[in-house]
Amino acid sequence: MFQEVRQNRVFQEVVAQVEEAILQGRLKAGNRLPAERELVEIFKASRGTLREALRVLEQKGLIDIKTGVKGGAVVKDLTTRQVSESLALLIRSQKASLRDLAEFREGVEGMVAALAVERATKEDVRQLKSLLKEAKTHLDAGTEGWDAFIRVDNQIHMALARMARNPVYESVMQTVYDNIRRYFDRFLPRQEDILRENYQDLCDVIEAVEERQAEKASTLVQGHVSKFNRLMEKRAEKERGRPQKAKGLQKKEGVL
Amino acid sequence: MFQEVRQNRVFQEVVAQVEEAILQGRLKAGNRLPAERELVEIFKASRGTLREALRVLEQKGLIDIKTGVKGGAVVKDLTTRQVSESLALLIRSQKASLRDLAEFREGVEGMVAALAVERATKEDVRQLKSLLKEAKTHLDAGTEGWDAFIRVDNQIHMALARMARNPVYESVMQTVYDNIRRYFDRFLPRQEDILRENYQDLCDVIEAVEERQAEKASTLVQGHVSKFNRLMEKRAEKERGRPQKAKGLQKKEGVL
DNA sequence: AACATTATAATGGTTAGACCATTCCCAAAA
DNA sequence: TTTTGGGAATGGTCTAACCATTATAATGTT
Repeated sequence: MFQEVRQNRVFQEVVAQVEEAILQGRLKAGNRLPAERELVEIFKASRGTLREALRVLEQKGLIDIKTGVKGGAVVKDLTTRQVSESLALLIRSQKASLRDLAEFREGVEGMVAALAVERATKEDVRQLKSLLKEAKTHLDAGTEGWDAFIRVDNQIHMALARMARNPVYESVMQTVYDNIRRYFDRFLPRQEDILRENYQDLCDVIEAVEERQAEKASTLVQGHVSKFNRLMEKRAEKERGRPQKAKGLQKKEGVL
Repeated sequence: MFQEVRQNRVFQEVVAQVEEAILQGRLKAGNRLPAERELVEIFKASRGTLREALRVLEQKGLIDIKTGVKGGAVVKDLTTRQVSESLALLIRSQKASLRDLAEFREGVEGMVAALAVERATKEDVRQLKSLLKEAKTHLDAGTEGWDAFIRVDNQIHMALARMARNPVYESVMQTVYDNIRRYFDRFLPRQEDILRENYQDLCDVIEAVEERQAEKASTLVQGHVSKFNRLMEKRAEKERGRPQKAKGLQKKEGVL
């Protein structure tokens, strides 16, 4: 229900501000950050703390640091960065949209389903059915169970990824899910008719897995994901048409 | 040809040693690292430097840090980690093999090819042909041009990814390539007959793109990648049969 | 004048020691 | 038995200094 609140350490605040400036484009690729000793005065933090923040930004692939005069921290270009370190950066910098992520997910899940059909054991199928049963329970529990249903729905998708017996697919899918939940959670459809349709889709998919019909499972999953994506996009569009209130005013004192 | 050498900073050495211990399994999930003030004595580095190292490890998702007595840095479980932060971790911890990575690549490139066919402009096709021409030049230059040919080959694959017009696919493919080059470069086939066959494959693929045959392009690319993967695996197997000399003896003084 | 060498200053990298903030645990008090 | 309050271990932050690297300017050499 709620997100854990983590006590913000000073260096995290610094990281957040610089990151925000970069993602908003106030700091562009090639721009140099002020020298450490200047940042100390700007942020009113000690040099050690500042340096911890710079380490994090460096590790995130947002800046490069060089020594010597004319050295310092320069903002890296997104294409230069180890982007896939986290899809989150792509999304937050708006270089990847919900549509992009959804298209990718559709493709990956299709392949995962085909592999899962080939490699799932009987025990795996039993597990899938058990999850399906759990989903049904939540579904019949009414409004209260919807979020639980969505969780189990995700678990089923991830279970299929495990059954593909390829950790690369598994971790890629996990990342995609994390990012969808993180950035697009508010677009998740929460209506009984839609959830019931979702459930029926899952039943069909698992049946195809049990019958070892790779092609069919793949197609079904793609359809399922695709339908889901269209719904989310529709909601996203609605929000764009009626945008939320701005969260705060832009600072007027330069990028930092 | 060569890797850029970066002057090792002290905190990087600390990061490297702890990371190595974790990836080798000498430090397991749940294990607690010594307190900062103890690490200072172990590594003979200042606390500030140590803390920079801990920041990096934290950002990499390798450790969690808590305050208070019984707090400290705890090694996280791989499944808990934001694994896809970098496939490198998966590979280095041997939770993903060359085969896994190759299988994933095959699937992704197949989808990329299909999308590229749908979305490539005439200018894109021109660019592909230009790259093809460059590849041919390097190929005809003899042994010296082989590495250059392999580079252009990669460029063609990445160009297709760009033409798919989806930054998620693009960055995922970039990551896959980075990791193949980083960990499996020595298995890349470097023989004239193989490279020429590669070249012919690429010609066929680009022809399919020009003719807007998505299905055909997809199949061709998958075949191309698959063939390539089989070659690499054969080489990897040969190495396993005749393993390299051990690089050094295990330290005897505990995990750190 | 052209080139090589050296000094200077700006920048990140490292160290040392102190104090603050959080948390667990146990002993004393109710 | 429960509550309360300290003590100690641990991470978080700060200050102030010095070291290492590098671009540029000043100086010397041919």
